[in-house]
Amino acid sequence: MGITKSNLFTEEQNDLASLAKAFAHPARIAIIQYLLKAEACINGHLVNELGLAQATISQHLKELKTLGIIKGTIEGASMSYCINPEKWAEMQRLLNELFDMYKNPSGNSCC
Amino acid sequence: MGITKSNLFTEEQNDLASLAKAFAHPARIAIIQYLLKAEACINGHLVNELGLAQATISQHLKELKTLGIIKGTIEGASMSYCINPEKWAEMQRLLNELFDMYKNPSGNSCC
DNA sequence: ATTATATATTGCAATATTACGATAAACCAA
DNA sequence: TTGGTTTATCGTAATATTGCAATATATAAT
Repeated sequence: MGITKSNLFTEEQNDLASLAKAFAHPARIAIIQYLLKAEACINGHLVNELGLAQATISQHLKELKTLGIIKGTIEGASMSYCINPEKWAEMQRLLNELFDMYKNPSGNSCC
Repeated sequence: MGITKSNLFTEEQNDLASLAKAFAHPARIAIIQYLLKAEACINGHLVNELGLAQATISQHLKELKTLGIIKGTIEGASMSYCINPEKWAEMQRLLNELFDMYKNPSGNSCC
């Protein structure tokens, strides 16, 4: 089918899965890393940086923006994108919450 | 096209994207959360837990296993799956490395 | 006004993912 | 051996994602 049965899962599980999709493509990882490093962050730089077409990068930026991970403001004719600190912190919290659920199996290792 | 241009990105970026795909579906999140909580961890329990067909769950388990996030051993007629501690720690490290790249923009907030 | 530059959107083709029924394989019990 | 249980795999259908050319839109410069 190709359609995810979201109704079977909790809102938290669906949300986390959506956010993880931001990281689930190397271009988006690269975009995020660039924005994390950059002082200024103008869209056009990304087209030169990555080897993808302008339309493709614009599409990835839109996805990240829709998820709330980045935000952009108009800077004359170009766009200025940057990380959204609040969402960034939320993602870190949600993921570390998951990571911290793991307790090392002291006696009862099942495999 | 639908094909990711992996050659444009670093190995680290491609690896991180692959690992993030493990989290990019609510069923896999649910499976991971179940294994994190469970003492014993038998495949069949998951079919009762989630509302998906057995074949579908088996497929998600295979993906997680291929990524190295879980490992399974044969337990009689059934399978015993659990989190792979090494990979789990690696994922946490890689993601926190990314999260920690963010420095709050003191003076030069661009948007 | 015209041209150049920068980004977004549209339309489309190709590949990937999700889901499940049917079936196979492997084990256990009687 | 036969039948029941459990998990994996195959085949297939439907939806999602990726990528880009073409085009639209908006600002800046001359």
